[in-house]
Amino acid sequence: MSDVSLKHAILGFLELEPATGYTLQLRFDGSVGSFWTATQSQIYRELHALERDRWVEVEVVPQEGKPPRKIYALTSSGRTELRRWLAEPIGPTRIRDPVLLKFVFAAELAPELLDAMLAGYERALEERRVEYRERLEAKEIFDLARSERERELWKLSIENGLAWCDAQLAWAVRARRRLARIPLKKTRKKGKKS
Amino acid sequence: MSDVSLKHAILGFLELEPATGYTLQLRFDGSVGSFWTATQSQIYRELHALERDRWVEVEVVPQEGKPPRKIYALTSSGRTELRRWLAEPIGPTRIRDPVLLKFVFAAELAPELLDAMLAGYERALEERRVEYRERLEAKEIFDLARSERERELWKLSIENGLAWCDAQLAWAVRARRRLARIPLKKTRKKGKKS
DNA sequence: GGACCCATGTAAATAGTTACATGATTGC
DNA sequence: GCAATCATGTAACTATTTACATGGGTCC
Repeated sequence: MSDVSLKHAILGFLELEPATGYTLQLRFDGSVGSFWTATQSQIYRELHALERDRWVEVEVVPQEGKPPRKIYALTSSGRTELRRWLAEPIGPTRIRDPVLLKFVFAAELAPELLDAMLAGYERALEERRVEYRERLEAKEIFDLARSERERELWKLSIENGLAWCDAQLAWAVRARRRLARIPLKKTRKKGKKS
Repeated sequence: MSDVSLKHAILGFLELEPATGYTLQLRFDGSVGSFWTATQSQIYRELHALERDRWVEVEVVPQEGKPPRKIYALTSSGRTELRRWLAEPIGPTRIRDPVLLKFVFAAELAPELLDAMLAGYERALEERRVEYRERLEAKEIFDLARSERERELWKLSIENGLAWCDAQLAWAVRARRRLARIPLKKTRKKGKKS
């Protein structure tokens, strides 16, 4: 029960206001999407688990024709659990980055291919930076905030993503420069020894 | 079959030299550990799967008393698969960071607690930076490299981790400063309206 | 005698992704 | 008529973590 973040993220959103699984999904995509994602299957599964554990409770609002809206809200023990989780200390994340994994094994790849891959990586990072910048400007996200402090936290979380992009971009540029500098030995698979 | 990185990381290590599950684990911890981890359960399971798919083959070296060493090596189709994976383009990773998740929900947390948490985060990041720096100096990692180019790739991968630490540290410092600046409203849960 | 290294694994739980299935309403 | 939005979910698979189990050898 140490970190288990998805459960607690849901509790966190429900503290802001009660919501359905569907709107929770929109929250994930729209606000914490830059550093945490969740699919609907996950959200519905976790909501059921949270209900079983009495951390949330559900109010079913029937609708004609449509499936009923199930509005989930925090219970008091859910609120307690959220606070407990928030106060828990946390160490830096072990990042898990397939880009770097591919990179370390890329020695055998043709230099032009690797360079092109890094160039593509740069382009993708730039696009993502734009996306994050737009998110910083997006009023509708910050409207939910209940205080200046909360708004600042949300901004900072997006700025973190921006800082990540910048760091990665700078790294990619440096990597390309350094790799370009290395003299290429002609590969002679079956040549004689010098 | 698009990315599935663990399988390919194992193929990548085995291309450097044949190895047992145990030594693969040491490689993971010792060289790519800063951006990819694997537990022994995962490694042994994947080795079995790779063997089933004929991407690796095993030579069993019996030992007296001890369990036999199972030395895994790439097959030629494994080598082909590794090359295919390497040449595949890749987009930037979706980072998934519990630290930030906690951070966005921390508005209700007492300001001193949040500040202390960020201070702790800074300390942990500094420790990790030292760890990465040591890794950059570690000869035994780079001895396996087969070329100047490969050595450079490995260095750059560690430098990426270092850059991440630096970016996170700078962010944490900024976050604390910005949060300290916000005037605190006294919370009056049951006070009368002004 | 106990801890750590080498070396193998299994079991079970949790977390995450992808694909499928239903069905009304609204806008192009 | 088709796609998107609102709203629910299930099934199957893949990935990851944690804990357990075995057993000799070496070092303090």
